[in-house]
Amino acid sequence: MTELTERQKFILALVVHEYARTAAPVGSNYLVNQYHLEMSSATIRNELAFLTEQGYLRQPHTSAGRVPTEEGYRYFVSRLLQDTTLPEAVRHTISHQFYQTSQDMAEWMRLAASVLAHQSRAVSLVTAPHMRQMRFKHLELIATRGRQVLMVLVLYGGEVRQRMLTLAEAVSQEQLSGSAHRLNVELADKDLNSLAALRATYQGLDCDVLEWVMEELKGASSSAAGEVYLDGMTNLLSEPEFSGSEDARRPLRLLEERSSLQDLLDSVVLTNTSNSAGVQVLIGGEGNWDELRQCSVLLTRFGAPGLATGTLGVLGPMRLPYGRAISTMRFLSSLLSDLVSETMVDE
Amino acid sequence: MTELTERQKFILALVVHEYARTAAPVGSNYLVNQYHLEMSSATIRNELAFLTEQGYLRQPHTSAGRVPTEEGYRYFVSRLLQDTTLPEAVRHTISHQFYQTSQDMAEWMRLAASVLAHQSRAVSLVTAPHMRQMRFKHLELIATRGRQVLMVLVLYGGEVRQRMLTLAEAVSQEQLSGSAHRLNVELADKDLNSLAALRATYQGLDCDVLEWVMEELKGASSSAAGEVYLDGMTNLLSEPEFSGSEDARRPLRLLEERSSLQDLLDSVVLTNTSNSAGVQVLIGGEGNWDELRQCSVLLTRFGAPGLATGTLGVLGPMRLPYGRAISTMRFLSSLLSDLVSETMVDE
DNA sequence: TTTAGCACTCATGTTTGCAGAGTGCTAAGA
DNA sequence: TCTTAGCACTCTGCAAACATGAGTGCTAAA
Repeated sequence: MTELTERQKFILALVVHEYARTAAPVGSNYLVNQYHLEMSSATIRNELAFLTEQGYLRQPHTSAGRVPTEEGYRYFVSRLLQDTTLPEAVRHTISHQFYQTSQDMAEWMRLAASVLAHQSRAVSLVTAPHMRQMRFKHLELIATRGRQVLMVLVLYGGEVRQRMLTLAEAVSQEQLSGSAHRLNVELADKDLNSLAALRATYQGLDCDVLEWVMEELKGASSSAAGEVYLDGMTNLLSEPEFSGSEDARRPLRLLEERSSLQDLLDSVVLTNTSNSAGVQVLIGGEGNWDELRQCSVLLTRFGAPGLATGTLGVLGPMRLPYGRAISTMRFLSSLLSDLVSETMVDE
Repeated sequence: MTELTERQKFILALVVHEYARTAAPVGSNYLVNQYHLEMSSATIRNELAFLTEQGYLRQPHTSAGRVPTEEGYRYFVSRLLQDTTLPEAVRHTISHQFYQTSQDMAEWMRLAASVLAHQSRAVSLVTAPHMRQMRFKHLELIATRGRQVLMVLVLYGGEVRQRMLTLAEAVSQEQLSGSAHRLNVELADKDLNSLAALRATYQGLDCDVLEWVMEELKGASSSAAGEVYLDGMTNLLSEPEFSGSEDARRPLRLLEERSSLQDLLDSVVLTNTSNSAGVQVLIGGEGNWDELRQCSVLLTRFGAPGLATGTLGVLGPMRLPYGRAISTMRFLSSLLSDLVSETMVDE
């Protein structure tokens, strides 16, 4: 595969742009007129023919314009997409919105999803950051009716988990508070392994509660925990590639299946794909995702690397506005990372 | 408007059923063959003509079959829909699923949404029950970095709210615990009004925290609080009424706008519409919802009436499987009511 | 009151033809 | 060697013309 000339790169970029905008195959004459190019359509035709031969473009049929292939998009993303930054005004507006909402993680995630969906004109996926290694911070046990007890568990990082427990026998609030107090003193700052080591130390109520704490900790540290914030579904519906057959809507079905969605989000970093400075780009499912054969997915992480990270994602047709989507993701990622680290419970 | 004969009711019901199944105008011959009726198609035609004249049916065009009108659906729901109950086997399966999941409200809501979406083949909407009158139960203050403090507020009813506070100046964990302890003792069981009355009693840190507690209580009691669990969006996409023009997808857009969605759910009980034993039926937006002109919405509440209630909803095309959807809602409502009251924090 | 028969209507599907967009190729010009 | 004007060719999209058939309303007889 020979290196492309500057002009060929330029034309490839134009085709990608134009196709993203119009969703219609782009022809040589059209390009010349639209961009007032300094060359004739015949020249463009020659270059288009070359790019087609190289596998970056294809023709839906003999006398149609060109459409980028998967390879074309990959080339575009990895080599032609210059590092665009969001305009200052946009950046300002976005961060303003974030600082205006209450300091609530769920609210931030919703806002991030909304902004990302708007900017990318596709579906956005956001998961709240969560700690890689969960550590116990504080426990609260609250008696309710009969043998039911509400357990509120605060973890380092500010995550709060609640759960209803059913005890073997009714226990008074005093006993519960006592148990909680003992455990709070002795479990503080411990991680799952350390807790497991301590298990033998306890008996009776304390032991049961410790079991539940560990269970909850385990649940919290599994990546499937936590909600996925979705926005912009309707963006996809207006796109022609999703209004066709039943088959065309498989990506949308994927979004409704929590488990598949989680798998997809988990594939960040694992898969090593076209990487555009921190943002991973999966084009056409990359062989692993049959449902996404027609789609592109952008993924990136935010938060404190290695400590507590969340995910930002975009799912849309292959003719995504990559530039804008990626720069928005980068910006949101750093913005959220700041917000999160500011409000994170100290070590 | 004259009373319909039994046969006319029967035929109207058949048309509603058949149209719900096939989404195609139903004709006289088709009905006779499909249901092996003991009369000729001409007889059916006469009845169809009558029902059309009465406004219960209409013809898309001269030589097409009949389609129910809004009035037709209303008549069907309010007078022809016999009280169907979900088959025992289905009921068993569903409740089994509920008792298998962890006793976690969010998990239950998700499951309810999933079940309801499946059964109704439409979009389901579920909101967690929340107390009408919020009452303070327990408060926890946890120091984090600098002047940031995590406040965990437990309310009667088992609702837990968390929020990050920014204090005027850094305060030690001891001071925070002291403040929390004082407030816990004195605020226990108080509602928003009682708290407001106590405000003057406090000063310094305690006073600030009380302010925040009140703010949070206020937020919690507004109906906009809490998430809306959605499921089954893709069900709608396969329906022909939503695959047409951009306009046909307005109901789907509605689902992405939190505020409109909330308004819709809030309209339970307020609007007095075709009411099928506890389940409200809004057909064609009932004049208030322009976006829903082509849709039907079913709404019902569950939980402890007057104390803590959540909402179950279904949104779909007018040709909803009303029988199944409504009986599923009734069943889920009573199931969830039981679950909720079992695990609710005592009075 | 029911129903067979019939004329009528109108959406749907198919064929046909045409205009237009876009191509590749060739040969002339820079 | 690269560019470009010119041209023949291909294929889609669209519209008109036409046949098909589903479904109706009406009438008249059972």
